[in-house]
Amino acid sequence: MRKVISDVEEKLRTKDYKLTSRRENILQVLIENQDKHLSAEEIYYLVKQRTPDVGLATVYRTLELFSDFAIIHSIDFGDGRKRYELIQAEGEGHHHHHLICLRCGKIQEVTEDLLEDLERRVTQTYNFTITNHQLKIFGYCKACGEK
Amino acid sequence: MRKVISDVEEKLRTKDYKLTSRRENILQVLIENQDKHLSAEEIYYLVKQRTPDVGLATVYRTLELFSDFAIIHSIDFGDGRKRYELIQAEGEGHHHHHLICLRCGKIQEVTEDLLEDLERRVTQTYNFTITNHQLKIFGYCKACGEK
DNA sequence: CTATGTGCAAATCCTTTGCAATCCA
DNA sequence: TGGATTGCAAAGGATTTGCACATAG
Repeated sequence: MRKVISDVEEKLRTKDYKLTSRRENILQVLIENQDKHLSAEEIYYLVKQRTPDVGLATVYRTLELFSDFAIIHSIDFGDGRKRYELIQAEGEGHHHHHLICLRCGKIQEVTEDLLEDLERRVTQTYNFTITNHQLKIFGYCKACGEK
Repeated sequence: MRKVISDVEEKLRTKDYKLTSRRENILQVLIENQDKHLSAEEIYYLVKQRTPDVGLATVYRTLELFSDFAIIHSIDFGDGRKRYELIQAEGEGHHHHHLICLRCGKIQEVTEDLLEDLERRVTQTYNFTITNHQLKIFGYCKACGEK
């Protein structure tokens, strides 16, 4: 956790941005809820619990800043708001996918990647330089599928 | 084209909805711009060219109706608005993926699917019943990558 | 001290909704 | 005729922005 925070601090400093205490609070919430896919407002409320005078605008501004620095990225699961995810350090489950249940809305992560073949093919066939990808799989989770 | 339209008409009729002339206009625009990933507002302007008294709300309502009937589906390319795509008839390029250029914003389609293996694995490992999937690949297109 | 960061409220953008008028079976 | 459909304007929800104040280096 401290490692992640100091890494972020360093990243920001390369372009003269500071890791202020506000930003650190937000980062902590992101770290503590890695698996939760929080929305801006959810992050706001969690930060507010420890620092009640934070503003929603700051949360949005910080999330944008973190996105610019590839510290987080946003995903849209189709519920009309962006959700945010920490980007893992290289080699630590870098890529993963999401299973989205159309009935109960639960989101499960698939940790294997399994797209290397496809990526290789795309790179060759389309001369496209891949930096990232995002796979959403829609359907019914175990619990809902059994009904 | 006529085939697609009458198919849609039939689909709607199964639940007592009509393919009104408004809805048909919107469907025509969707058919004529299959490859364009139009937003609601872009569709609205295109429909307005032939039928100037159409309302934006009708476009939204029709797009929702078409989504409910699995005639179209919406995708979010991260620009803050939904974009719509006709769903191809079974067996005709059903699944495809999108290459999104981070520099120029161009969106290219990859027509091969290549995810069967992964799907099989997900189905088995997670007991998840897949109905659909969506893969977005981010990076730089040929033109931008060469710069 | 100066530029950067922040809270608040207002503004903006996309989308949805209420309602009265219109249309079609 | 009666329920579905529509246009318009207003409402809604998420996000962004303007501005004056606070803060860090």
